[in-house]
Amino acid sequence: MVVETLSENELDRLFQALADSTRRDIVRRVTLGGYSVSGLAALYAMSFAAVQKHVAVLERASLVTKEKHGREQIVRGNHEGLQEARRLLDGYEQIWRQRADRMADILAEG
Amino acid sequence: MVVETLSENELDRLFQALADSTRRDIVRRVTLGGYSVSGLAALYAMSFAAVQKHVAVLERASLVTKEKHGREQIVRGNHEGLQEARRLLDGYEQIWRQRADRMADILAEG
DNA sequence: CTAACGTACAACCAAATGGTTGTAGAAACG
DNA sequence: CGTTTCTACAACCATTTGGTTGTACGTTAG
Repeated sequence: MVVETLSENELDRLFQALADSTRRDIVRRVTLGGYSVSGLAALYAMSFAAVQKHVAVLERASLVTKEKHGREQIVRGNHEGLQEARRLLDGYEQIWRQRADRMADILAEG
Repeated sequence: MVVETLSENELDRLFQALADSTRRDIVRRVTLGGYSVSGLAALYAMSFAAVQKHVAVLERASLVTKEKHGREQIVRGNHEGLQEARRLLDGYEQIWRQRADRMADILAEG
């Protein structure tokens, strides 16, 4: 498995992209199956251009990919992006665990 | 264990809070051990007030807690907040897995 | 060919963000 | 006591964000 660590800027974009409920909903939907941009746009109470921008944000964050298919652009979930986010949070979790372990050691010594 | 699901707004705040490298660094540091606000401020090339705002953002996102101790305010990592974020991403992961399983089924049927 | 559809992108706007400086209060120190 | 330290918060500023409308262009349908 290729484990490339993301730059801080890439992480910024990743979490920034997830920090909007419409975009999280898009991620959920396109992970289950491909949607055209206009297909997505039909789902939300906002303009086509607004949804288009949300998709662009997700694409820049590597959470989603677009694939041209005729005159449509099919949006699909990108597993890699999500895994990166999970990986970072798992890292925090480990830091926490190590800290808890040290606490236990200290209590045991005391 | 108390598993309360966060509202969309709370998730917005959570991921928004993680979408800044300074704040991610603060989370890492205060998870390893408590820091006063000025102790944190000393670590970054920005004003005390700026760091104070970052801590406030993290606090509103439940990623960090503050505890008054004399004239200092000790900042500590809040495990619950991080777990919520991980939980959501794990949810996406499961959606992906289910999709992959269905794909495998379809291929097997074919 | 012409009309409709799907997309891209620019221009604009209000609100939020990330930073600054300055002021003020509460706690500790000499 | 007076002074320093730590914190909080307001006011301000530039940039980004999330939305809008309008225009333009390639692709499909009739």
